Amino acid sequence: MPRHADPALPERRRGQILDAARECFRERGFRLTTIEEICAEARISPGALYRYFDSKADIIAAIALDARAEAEAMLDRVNGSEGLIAGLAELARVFFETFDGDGDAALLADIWAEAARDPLLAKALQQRDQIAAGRLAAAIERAQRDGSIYPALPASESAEALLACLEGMAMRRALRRESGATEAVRRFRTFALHILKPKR
Amino acid sequence: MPRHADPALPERRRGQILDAARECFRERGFRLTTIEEICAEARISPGALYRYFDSKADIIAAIALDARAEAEAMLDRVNGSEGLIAGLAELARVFFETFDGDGDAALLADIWAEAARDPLLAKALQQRDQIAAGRLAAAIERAQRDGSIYPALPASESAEALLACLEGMAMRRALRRESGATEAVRRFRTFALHILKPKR
DNA sequence: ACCTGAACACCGTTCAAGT
DNA sequence: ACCTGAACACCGTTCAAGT
Repeated sequence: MPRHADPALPERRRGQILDAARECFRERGFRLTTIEEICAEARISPGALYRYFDSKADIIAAIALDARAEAEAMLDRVNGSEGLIAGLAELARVFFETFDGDGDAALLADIWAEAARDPLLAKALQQRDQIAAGRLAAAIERAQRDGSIYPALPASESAEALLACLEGMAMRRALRRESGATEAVRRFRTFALHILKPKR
Repeated sequence: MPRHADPALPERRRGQILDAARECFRERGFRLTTIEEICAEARISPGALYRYFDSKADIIAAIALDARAEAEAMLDRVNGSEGLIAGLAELARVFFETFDGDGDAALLADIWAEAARDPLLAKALQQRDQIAAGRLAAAIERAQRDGSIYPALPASESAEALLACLEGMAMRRALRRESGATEAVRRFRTFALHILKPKR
């Protein structure tokens, strides 16, 4: 008898469920979507879902960590990009577009609300965030050594402020149901200019 | 027959329920506290509670609006205070202390998550926020005219960035379960300095 | 090994009955 | 007019039974 009929099945099922959940959360938010709806969307039974996830909260936790992994990848691109400011603007564009006023913005708030209550999720997100902030700080330091920006502020502090502003702006956009990222990107860019003070 | 045995009763009951709810939310968050727990804390029955609030969401909406009203009052003090930067630092201190890492920080996230889904709450908060941002912008403009800060950025844009950063930092503090506001206040202050560039 | 779906427990909300 | 608390509806989670 075969130990695993299909070794890739668990991963596939998880993806299937997460996709369905993301779709549902985007439409109705975490609180208002039911497990039954996720199951219908994923074409799976409740019993099967609970084989792959411990709870409803566990599902949004997985989504949150996925999103953070994407953010890290984005920051890698910032680090590799030509201009620091241009890279940051690009980061902001992707971030604002991902968490757009229409649907996903609420997802961001859901994630935070969940993290504020779930110490395990908070810790996991925090670790991811530390990595992200570290990469941004590294990019800033590099630019400072290049001499292309003004080295007044500690890099880690600048990175922290930039991320706080990015997330704060995303929240405020969500509240206003803003969509269309270009104006917000411009604002974030001028903001970054004032924090980082590029020399030319 | 008396029309109202006690005309002040409705307001008293609402306050009684809101106090109880705040206490419960602080301890276990919005999702995890039950109506029954709020009722026990407020010494009232479920039926009576629903006479004064339409739903559980309606309760957190009322709490959120109360908090915003407080924020407005704080901004008035900023506007009246001696130095703009000192006023902002004071604002940050109160804000960070109110939404501290221990308990109330999660409340902030709960409010946002609820607002992201409830258009009526979103609109109400947005109106309050517009007033707050307007007052901050007015304070900035005044300082610009005084000549005490550098008038490079449009005041409304600076106000927006400052509030976004303040809220973003509060969120990040909540994630890290930080308590003790002084370090965060210092960070926000340097940040404000770089945005506003006071001349002395 | 993996899945189904009925059953269970819990909680937001309502409402008939009381004062 | 205001309140009580039992009853209802709904939803997250479990588990016995199937393949």
